[in-house]
Amino acid sequence: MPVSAFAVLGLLSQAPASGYQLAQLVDGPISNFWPMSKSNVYGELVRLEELGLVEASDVSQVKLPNKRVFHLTAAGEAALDAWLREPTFRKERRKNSLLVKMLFADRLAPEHIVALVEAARDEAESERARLAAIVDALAEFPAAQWGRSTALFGLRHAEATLAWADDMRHQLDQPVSNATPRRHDTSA
Amino acid sequence: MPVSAFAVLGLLSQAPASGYQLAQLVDGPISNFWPMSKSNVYGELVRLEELGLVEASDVSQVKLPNKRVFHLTAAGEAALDAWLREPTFRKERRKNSLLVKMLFADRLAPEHIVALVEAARDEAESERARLAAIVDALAEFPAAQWGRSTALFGLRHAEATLAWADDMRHQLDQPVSNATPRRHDTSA
DNA sequence: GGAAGCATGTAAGATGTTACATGATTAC
DNA sequence: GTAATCATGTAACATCTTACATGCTTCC
Repeated sequence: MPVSAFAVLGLLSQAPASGYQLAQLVDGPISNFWPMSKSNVYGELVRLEELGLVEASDVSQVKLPNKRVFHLTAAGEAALDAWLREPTFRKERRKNSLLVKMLFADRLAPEHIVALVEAARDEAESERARLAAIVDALAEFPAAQWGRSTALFGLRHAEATLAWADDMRHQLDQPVSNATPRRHDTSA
Repeated sequence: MPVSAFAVLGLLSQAPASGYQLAQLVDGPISNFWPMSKSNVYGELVRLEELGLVEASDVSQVKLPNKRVFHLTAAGEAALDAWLREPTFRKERRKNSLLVKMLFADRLAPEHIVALVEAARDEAESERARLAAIVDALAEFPAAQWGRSTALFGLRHAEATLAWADDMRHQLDQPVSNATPRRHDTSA
């Protein structure tokens, strides 16, 4: 089962919800580290229902369309908890196209490399500010401690990108000395 | 075009290569931030050839199977450079199942949360050591400066995960005071 | 004789996205 | 009247993965 399935289980464990409500919930805090589309949510619900991990109750509404409100079954709770307990996330290789660009940066004029680094810096800085505010605001709500910890993770990593951007600035300021020995100086 | 296509273009820009050779190259440094499978490589080569961004030369070999060695066309070089110059990588949302688990950590016994954090810490520490060695080793090779910068990025982020794990240790050491005021104290 | 390396791919499926389709009610 | 919200989905496509298939040569 994909992580997305467990993400849906996790959200439903906090409160029963319809597909529509879930589709809104996945745009909440969880979207910071596990983005999902609406179709994806509906798809996972079909899977989870077939597996007996969730069940739906039909809820009739007068002025609004009826809806199916999903809740975890005992099997669903067990599956969620079993997954949460596994400390296995190693295989998740992060993809980062900024670094692909950096790897081939010797094709670029210095000004373009600078632009790349500055764009990364700008984005990291606004992330840092956004997450610092969240971490700060949640500090006084003990019930939000785990949500806060995910924001803190993002904050630390935004800081890491800023630190790296500063490293790069220094490296770009004092361009590599061409006098350093190489094995073959074929080019130039 | 997916980033994978540009990754292949980038590798070919450094030296012409056969599909087989590329399939080995993608397991090199680039796999740290853009993992690709062998089939993926062959698939991208088909696409790039159809688009006229790469061309193949048939190379006959005596004791080994013949091969098709790919190289960039002028259009391929232009496409690669145009992509490298764009400072657009924002949309790339990082997925992180560790954080999904943390978000629902209130379902876990403290010992399991500790295990999760420690597993993340251990992995980050070995990443840190591995990347620090690379960053160090490449320092004396100016030609490797951009490859080094990608390792440095990884290093800074490994350090960030370690810093976060320490944050979490402190948080777990002194569990949240239940006395802090809440709006409704429905539970407990 | 068997494993490992060289070399090229196909086929099936998992995962996920965007856009499309429908239809009622409510707020402006 | 028109846009937004509630509500549920489908269809087509993009991306990528794993496993399978083939066949020759070299090394042990």
